[in-house]
Formats: sequence, C-alpha cells, structure tokens
Amino acid sequence: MGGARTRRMPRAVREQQMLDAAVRIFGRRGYAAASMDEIAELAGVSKPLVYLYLNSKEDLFTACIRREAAALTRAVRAGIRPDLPADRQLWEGLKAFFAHTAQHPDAWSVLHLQARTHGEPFAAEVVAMRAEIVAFVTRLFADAAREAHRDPDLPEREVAGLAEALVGAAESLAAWANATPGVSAGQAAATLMNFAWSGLGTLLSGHRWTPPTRAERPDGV
Amino acid sequence: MGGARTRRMPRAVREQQMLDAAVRIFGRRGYAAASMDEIAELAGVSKPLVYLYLNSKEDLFTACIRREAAALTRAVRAGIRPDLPADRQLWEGLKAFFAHTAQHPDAWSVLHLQARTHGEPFAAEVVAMRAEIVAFVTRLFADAAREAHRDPDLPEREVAGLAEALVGAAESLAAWANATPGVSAGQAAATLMNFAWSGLGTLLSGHRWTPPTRAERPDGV
Amino acid sequence: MGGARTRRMPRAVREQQMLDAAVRIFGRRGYAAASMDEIAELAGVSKPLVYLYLNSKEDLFTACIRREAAALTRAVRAGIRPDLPADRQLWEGLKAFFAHTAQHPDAWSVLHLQARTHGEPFAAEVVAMRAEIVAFVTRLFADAAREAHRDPDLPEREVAGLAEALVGAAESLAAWANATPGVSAGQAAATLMNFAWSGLGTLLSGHRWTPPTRAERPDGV
Amino acid sequence: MGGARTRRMPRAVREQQMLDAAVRIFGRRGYAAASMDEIAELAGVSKPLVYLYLNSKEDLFTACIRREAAALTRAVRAGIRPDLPADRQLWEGLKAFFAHTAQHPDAWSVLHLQARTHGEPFAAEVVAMRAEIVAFVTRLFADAAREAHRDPDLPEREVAGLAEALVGAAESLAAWANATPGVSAGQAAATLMNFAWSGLGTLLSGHRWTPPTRAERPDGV
DNA sequence: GATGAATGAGATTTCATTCAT
DNA sequence: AATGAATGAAATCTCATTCAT
Repeated sequence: MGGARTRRMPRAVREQQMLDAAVRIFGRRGYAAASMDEIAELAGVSKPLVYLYLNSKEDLFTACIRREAAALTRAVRAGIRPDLPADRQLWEGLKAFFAHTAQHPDAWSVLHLQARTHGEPFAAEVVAMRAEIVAFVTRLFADAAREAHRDPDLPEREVAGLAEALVGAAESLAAWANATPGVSAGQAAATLMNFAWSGLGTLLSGHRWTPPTRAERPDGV
Repeated sequence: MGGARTRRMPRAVREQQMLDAAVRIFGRRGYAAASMDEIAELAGVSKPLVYLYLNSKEDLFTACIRREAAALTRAVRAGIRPDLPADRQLWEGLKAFFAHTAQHPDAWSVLHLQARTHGEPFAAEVVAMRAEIVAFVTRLFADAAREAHRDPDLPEREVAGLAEALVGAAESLAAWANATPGVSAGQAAATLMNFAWSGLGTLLSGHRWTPPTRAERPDGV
Repeated sequence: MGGARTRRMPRAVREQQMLDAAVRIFGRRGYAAASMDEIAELAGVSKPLVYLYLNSKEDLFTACIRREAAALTRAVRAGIRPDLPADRQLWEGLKAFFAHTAQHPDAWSVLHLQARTHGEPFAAEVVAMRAEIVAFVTRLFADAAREAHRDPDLPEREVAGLAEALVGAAESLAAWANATPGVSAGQAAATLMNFAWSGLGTLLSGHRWTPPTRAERPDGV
Repeated sequence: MGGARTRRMPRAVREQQMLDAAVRIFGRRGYAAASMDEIAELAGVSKPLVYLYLNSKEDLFTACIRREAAALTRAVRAGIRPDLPADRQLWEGLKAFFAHTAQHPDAWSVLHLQARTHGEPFAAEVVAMRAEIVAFVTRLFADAAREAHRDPDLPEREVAGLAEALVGAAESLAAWANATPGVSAGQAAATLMNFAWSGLGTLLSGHRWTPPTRAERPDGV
C-alpha cells in the first residue's frame, strides 16, 4: 500500500510508460541506434513485456509517432479560437506549436527528424499530420484574402507553396528556439508572424517581387 | 584507362569512389542502417580497403558530410554576384541552392536529415555550414536596410531569427520541390522571394504585426 | 452445460481438452516448435492452468505419448479375436492398426515421428509400445509354424528380425496410405499380408534365399 | 608450417567441416533443438563464419540433407552391378544401404527422422531421394517377374505398395540393426531378402493371401 | 595496392515458466 | 477453478572491424 516501486500495473498504464521511454530514447538516439534493452530499462520493465504489449521495434516506433502526432495536433487545435480573425488564429496556433515543441523536445525530434529518416511506413504518418497543418494554414491565408476584400489573384499552387514555406520555417524555428537560450515560444511566434503576415499582406496588395528578365541575365541556371 | 574492369587506381580516385558510394548509401538508409559491406560493394572494392583509406564508419560519415557541405556552399557561392543589389544576390543564391539540392538528393539527405539525427560530432559539421549561410543572409538583410536608407530599428536578435526562418523555409521547400513533380528550382526560389522579401520590405518600412495585448486575452500561454 | 462459453469444468474434462490440443500441436509442429501459448489457446484455457494440471512441457508431451500409445494398442487389441487362426489374427490387427492411424494422424505423428526425434525419456515410451506389438507378431509367427506342423528351424533372432521388418513395413505403409489418396486401411493391410504371409509360408517350407558364396564375389563388403 | 591447430583454410574445406558438425548435431538433437552455437563450436569456428558460408539455419539444414541424401544414393548405387540378376542386385543394394546407414548413424537420423519432422521444404528433399529408391526397387520386381517368365498379373498399384513396404521395412531394420548389438549389415540384408524375395516369388506363382469374405465377418471394421 | 578468412560484441525476438490475485 | 502480469534465459542473426598474405 503506497509502496515505493510499483509492480503489477494495468496494461494501459504500463503501455504509456513504455511509450514515454521509447519517445525519449528514439528522440535522442534515432530509430536504429535505439536499443530495446535501453527502452525497457528506462520504462522499468523487462524486454519481453515490451514485446508482449507493443509487438516489435517497428510497431513501437509507429505507436510513438502516432501518439506524438496526435498530441501535437491536439495542442495546436486547443490553442486556436476559430471565431477570431485569421491573423489571430495563426498567431495562437504558432504560439501553441512552439510551446508544445519546446516542452516536448524528444517528441518533436521523433516527429521532425527520426520518423522522416526512415521508409514510407513511418514517414507517411508524419506526412499525414503535416498535411493537416498545411491545409489549415492554407485556409487561413484564403480567409485573410477574403477579410481584406481583395481578389488576390494568387494561384493555388503558389498559396500551397507559401503555406509550405511557413510550416517549414516554423519547424526550423522550433529547433532554433529550443537550441537558443532565452528565446521563448512567444518570441519565436512573433518573429514568424512578422515575417509571414507582412509578406502575405504585401502580396495581397498586388506588390510582388519579380525575378529579373532573361534579357538581363542570359546565363541563368 | 582502356581496360574493362579497372584495377589498381591512384588513391585519390579510389577515395572519391568510396565517398560517392557512401553518400548514396548513407543518404538512403541513414547512418546506422547503412552497412560497410554495402558501401564497399557499391564502390567496387573490398572492405579492408575502405578501412585502410577511411579508417572507420564514423570517419567515413564525417568525410561525406565535409565533402558535401563544401560542395553545397561552393555551389551557392558560385551563383552569387557580390556586386549586384541585395535582393538579386538572395535570388541567385536561392536558385543555386535549390538547383544543387535537386541535383544531389542523396547528398542533401545526408546533410539535412542524416547528419542531424546523430550526436554532436556529425551535427557540428552541418551546424558550421548552416551558420555560414545564415550569416550571409543576415548580411544581405542588413544591406537591404542600408539600401533602403532606413534605420529599421530591427534588433539583432530579430534579424537572426528572420534569417533562420528564411533558411529553414528554404530547406523545407527544397524537400517539397524535390517531392512535388513539376516544381523547378526557379519556381521554388520565386515563391520564397515573394514570401521573404515582401515581408522584409514591410518590416523595414516600420509596419509590423503586433500580438494582442494581455488585456485582451488574459489567459494567454 | 447449456451456456455458450463453458467455464468451470471438472478437472478430468479440462485435462483431456488440453491433451487433445497438445497432440494436435505436437503432431503438426514437433516438440520443440510447439509453443505452450498455442496449445493453451487451442485448448481454450490460460497458460497457468496448463502448468497447474500438466506441470511442464515435458510432462505434457509424455502424457500425450502415453495416452496415444494406450489408445493405439487398445484399438489394435480390440480388432483381434484370439480364437481365430494366426493369419486371420494378423489380418485383423493390421486392419485395426491402419484404420486407427488413418483416423488419428496427429496422434500417429506424435508416436511415430515426434517422440523418436527426442532423447530417451520420450522415445522409451514408444519403444515399450512397439515392443509389445513386435512380441505379439512374433507369437503369431510361432503359432503359424505350429499350425503348419513344421519344425521350421528358424532361429529366434531371425524371427525377431522378421517381426521387426513387418512392423516397420506396417509403419511405413501407414504413412504411405495416409498420403496416397484412394488407399484404404483394408488395401494397405492386404498388400502387407500378401508380402508377409506368403514370404513366411515359403520360409516355413524350408525354401530360403541364400546369399552368394564368398567364392563367387570375393570382394563383398 | 605444419602447426597443430589449423587456422585459415580455404572455404570449401571449412564448409565441409561445418556440414560434418551440423549433421552430427542435427542428427542427435533434431532441427529445432540444435543450436547454431553448438554447431559452430563443434566445427571449430565462430558463428558468424557459419552464417557467412551457409546463410541461415534453414539453409544449413537443407545443405546437410542434400549432401547426405546424395552420399546415401551414391553408396547404394556403387554397391550394385547392373549386369547381375534382379535378386543379386537387390541383395547388393540392401547390403550397401545397411552398411552406409550403420556407418553414418547421424546422417541417417537427419534423413530418416529429422528432415521428415519439418515442413515441405525439407521433407521434399528426402521424398525425392526415397522416390528414386522406390523406383529402383519397383524396376527390380518387374525384372524378377520377367526373369521368371511369368505374366504375373500384378497391378501396378500393388507393385508400388510392395516396393513401399520393402523400403519401409529396410528403413525400419536399419534403426533396429543400429540399436541391436551384434547385428551386421549382412544379417539385416539377409533377413529382409528372405522376407521379401520369398513373398514375391509366391505372389508371382499366383498364390496370394486373400482376406475373408464379408459373409464370414459381417461386423468387419 | 588489395583481399579472402575470420571474429567479438551486440541486436531483435521467442519461449517456458512463475507470481499475485 | 482460473488468470493477467511479468520475467530469465537463450535463440538466430548482423555488423564493424582485423589478420595474414
């Protein structure tokens, strides 16, 4: 009763402990370099139990990715008020994103680095999550155009590219913010908002940067 | 020269063949999953020779990173005319970057993905390369401010963040352009220029997006 | 009794269910490849119960062998009328043997194949059963000699060899009859009777095949 | 030079040593219970070398079966003079068979017991070898009929059954002869010849054992 | 300059078996 | 009477690395 080392726990609880340990090890060592021995030890159980519950190293990795992808999207969605204007929604979403990745760096490593370094089965899980976020950002950009009462004449492909760029920048800044002491989630979000929203506004007002014509630089790549 | 199966070649040539093979395998399988057997076979030599020339798996990986980081920075630098205005310099640099990563996807995978998923010794090489590029972009931003004859009142930390965001967006777009059929290096560069340069211009003119005050959202994160 | 999933049954019944499952798994997979997990699942009980009742994998295997050896000898004995002449007794015994092995192929596999591929403890059980059958056949052969009113001058060792050969042929034909569609127990028995009883008659009448003398083949093995 | 423990030998030699060890261990322990560790140790090499040369446990087992099946058929064929009459051919073949199995009991165990206890891939190898031998015996039986200038009126299926029975009896006697001290290959062969050839002669002369009619035993199985 | 032969160490995975309820 | 939770021990297999020539 109230003892120190808990033995014999219900399966659901043990599974979460195992996933916690696995995310930490996978996030720090990478999939291949992570050893099931180490994960089991960190989870405080024997290796056979990990296999009994999670089946195989691949299944364990997949379970980690799924859990953390769900947690991240849940966190971002929870930060958003759909009734606010588009810029405010993006701002809240970015803040939630940077806050979550800062608080769960190993999980972020699993999603951003480790899962992508391996074949389709794993990468596909992350691609799905990313697609959801890119779609959300794309919708916000369209809303912004409507709110500005402009017919922006931005082709779909370009909007998709812009959303890609924003999400990519966010992913990159997450790593930067984590690695640079003194940079908070709010600061990272503000930097990105300034960059992105200003650029978007300029584009919507019809001003765009155009590459030099071939006449000027006939030797272009 | 001449014969069918070339044996006995000068060391420098053999080494490059080994690095070629290693970049391909490391880029596709990842560091841990790559096997020295496979690399040696692809290089057309025996394993002991790989060890004789490159010492160990770690050293071989480091040599790959160094060679490809140098190749990438060389390619970007070669694309730039320092006498042109800042926007044109950035445009040329981005075009060169996207062109090089598209032409050498395995090398880009080694630098962008594989090197980062492993401990300090490897990541450090890439960090150095990235720092050089970020510094270059930061300088361009400052040049742009001077050219606009504005005292932008942009604190250094923010400029660094912006450069970081731009480089991150570029890295992300490189993967996107490689994976999306029909997107050329030029198009990826144009998308990014629109995003970044327009935003930068707005910032320089003093307009900036500001987060809502605490009064409005007292429950903020 | 009555409900869908029967729980809580008397020990004797549960034990037979376990043995049924074990015979099937052991017969198909072999001793070592059979897993206690699979046996427990097929028996519809939990693994600890199997251990509670049958003690260990070895004990379980031994119990299977014993039960099936007893069942086979019982079946053969039940087919025989001791008051009939020797040839008829052999005929009935063979028919019963082929019928039983055809109806219980997994049990036959356990006795004929699996038990023999393992060390003394298991093989011994089968050896005992086999010895009983060989002794029975030997007795029949002796009876046949007496019935024929001949002093056959067959040394004991040779009779034992003949009985051994008959039983071996029967075992072999059992597998053949099981594997060859359209061969019934009666046909297998008839084939063997023709082979064995005719040969025995010839031997009893004093005609025997004699190997060539050394003079003819001085290089014999 | 002329040292005690030989290291560094050509691959072909090492492979044979490994097969020797594997046959011994597989023959005594069975496929599943045999451990690659034990085989490697008995062969005097490290485990990785076994895998390098023989690929996997399954491949190693298959290689054993193939080698020993080839050796056994070669031995039997070498013992036969095709220009002799049928009975002499059978006699020589049986002698060679019993001599070979007596001299290589582990190999015989691999072929007769272990290979059959496992799935198709392995059993198939032995089935092929056995089919060859059964075909040879069938041919001899037909030759005997021709030599006796009889039109035996033996249906093919029955001849096949007889050949099966003979081969089965031989297989069984091989184990018996190995286990019974003082029984030589020649004695085992003589016992079987007496049994088989006499029976065959009786059959060829038209006398056959016929089962009782249903009228006599209406309750037959 | 180049390689066939060989291995120590460690990876994932499975299994028979027991404890606490 | 019965079981969910848990494990020690060992299996197959792979890999980076070296030796002797």
